[in-house]
Amino acid sequence: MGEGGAQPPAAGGEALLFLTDEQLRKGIEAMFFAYRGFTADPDRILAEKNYGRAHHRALHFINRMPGTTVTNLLAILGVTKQSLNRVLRTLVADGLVDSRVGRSDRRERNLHLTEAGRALERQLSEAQRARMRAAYRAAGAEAVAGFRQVLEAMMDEDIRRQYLALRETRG
Amino acid sequence: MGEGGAQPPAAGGEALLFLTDEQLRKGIEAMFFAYRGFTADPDRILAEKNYGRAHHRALHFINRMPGTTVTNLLAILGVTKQSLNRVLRTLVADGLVDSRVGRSDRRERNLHLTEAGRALERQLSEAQRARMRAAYRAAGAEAVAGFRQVLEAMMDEDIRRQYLALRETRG
DNA sequence: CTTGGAATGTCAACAAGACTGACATAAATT
DNA sequence: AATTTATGTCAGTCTTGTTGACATTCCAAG
Repeated sequence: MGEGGAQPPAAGGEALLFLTDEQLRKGIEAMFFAYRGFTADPDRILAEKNYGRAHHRALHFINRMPGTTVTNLLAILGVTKQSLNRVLRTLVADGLVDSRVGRSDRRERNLHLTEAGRALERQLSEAQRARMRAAYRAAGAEAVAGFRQVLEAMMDEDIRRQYLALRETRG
Repeated sequence: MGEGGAQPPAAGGEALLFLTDEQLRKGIEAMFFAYRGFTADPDRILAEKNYGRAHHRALHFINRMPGTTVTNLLAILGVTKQSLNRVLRTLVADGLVDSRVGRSDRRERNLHLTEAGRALERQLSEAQRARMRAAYRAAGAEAVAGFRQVLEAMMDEDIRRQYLALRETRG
């Protein structure tokens, strides 16, 4: 904290953007605490079923991109294949994910959720969306737009590209 | 995905708040990807020094609340005291944190950063603030306000209280 | 004063989930 | 035929979370 500039600049071009270290620190803390809330509800459901967040993430993105390959999932999740493989192995063994040899390239595995997989994904997602919905409603439409803008600006370049590509897949 | 309502409602009271499942899912993904960016810079610094995120969190909040006790830190970080203790032990051993027996209640330990601790905290914080600053600048002042509103609404009740209490400590 | 309970902090052992490195297999490409 | 790519697996390590057991300190009731 407290490198320099404790006083806000005299409201320049970008309309009242006071970026004191304190403002930034509060943003950091808000992000930390909010992320806890963000994961709390799915975490409870996952714990009952002896899964973890890693399983949730896999289910989410397989649902979002049906037929995706392991390599692609790896890039999006940003973990090692060993780590992802451990998760996928259990999901396939438990009948939540279907891993089919690729048609055009038989080295690839195309991943799909089974009916049971979709059911769990829906349960997890609904819990998380319920909180997000409540937060959005409480904050209002303009706040939501700002929320999304800041989050996008906070992503790494290559990740933002992935995110925007995903946005276009649907709605 | 896709429980119900694919179509936005006809713009009711809260001014154009379209809460389709798809909108919510995008918010969820934005949160996931942005959090990665949020932690990426400090993570790199920590890795060099053989520390982890848990150390960063401890340094952050000890800096923020000098003289705080272990129990208080526990409540804020939301981990078990054993888990926190492991982290504190290494920070104290490495001379980054000073743990003094409480004056009024000698069961308590009052935690402070040493000069070295402040230096590392500053380094980590500056990396994280730099990204936050860039994101804030890119998104603009109104977006920042919305960002904070949504994050606050996403926190658990008791955590939000802690967060707001922290806000008042400074600026 | 003493004793018992509550609060606080520490140590030990374990699990999840990340990592690296080495290696195997199969399929596609050159 | 040789090389590259995609996937999966085994083994070992690290961080960070967990529980359980335990020591110390404080405070209040007897």
